[in-house]
Amino acid sequence: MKTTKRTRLERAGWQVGTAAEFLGLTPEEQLFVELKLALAGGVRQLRERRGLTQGDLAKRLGSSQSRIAKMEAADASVSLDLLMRSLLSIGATANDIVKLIKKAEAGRAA
Amino acid sequence: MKTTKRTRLERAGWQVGTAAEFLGLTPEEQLFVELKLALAGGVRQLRERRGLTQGDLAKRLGSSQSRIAKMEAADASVSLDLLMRSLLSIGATANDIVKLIKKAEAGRAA
DNA sequence: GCAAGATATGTCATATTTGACATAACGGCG
DNA sequence: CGCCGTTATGTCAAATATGACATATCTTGC
Repeated sequence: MKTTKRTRLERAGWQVGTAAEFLGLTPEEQLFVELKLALAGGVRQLRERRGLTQGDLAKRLGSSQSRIAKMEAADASVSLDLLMRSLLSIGATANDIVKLIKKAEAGRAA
Repeated sequence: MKTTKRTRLERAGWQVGTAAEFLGLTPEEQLFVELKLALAGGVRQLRERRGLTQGDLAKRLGSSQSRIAKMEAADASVSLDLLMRSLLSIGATANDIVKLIKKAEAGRAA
């Protein structure tokens, strides 16, 4: 997207390029990215809500604090598998996950 | 679960141990397994509905027919990432995925 | 300001996942 | 039956994700 158009849209109150910053991503790729972002956010939210530190969660998962940090930062090096296993080990329900997916859907670039 | 109880339940019309055959899996692990199974089923269903062969889908994904076969068989060697990217590349919507998650939830062992 | 606990960032050897390939087993149809 | 398109299974080198570790950067209370 050109800067001028973005600026104009933002002036008009739009949120543009909500994270995906799409550089030639197909719609499916965008949704995939948004999904990972949403799940990452969900991990952080649920973890904090449970009063757990990254270290605590790492121990539960047999992982390490640094990996949890990367996960919550939606680092490219973390898989959906780890995100999902994290969510479940924190106690996320199927419904929690559904909510995150809907958030991802809503968050994909217009 | 003891065999006697299982038999009794099955006589009564219940489906017992729907796939997870839990050998000491925690509830979270069960749900994770069911999730992969449900997504695998979703891939097959949507692919067939679109009239695509495994080879066709493989080409779209830059993967191979054998990997698609393994994915649909929910082979242990396939990741959630690949399952999800497959679903999206077939054209699954967020809602389709939500449905699969709910199926996984319903399918987890009692 | 400075500890102390928590989180972030970077690197790396190891483990897992991957596509590719070969080949087998299906299925339908002539 | 034999053929052909499709799917299943096994193997493997290359690609990617992983936990561990070191260390830097936040936070928060004192």
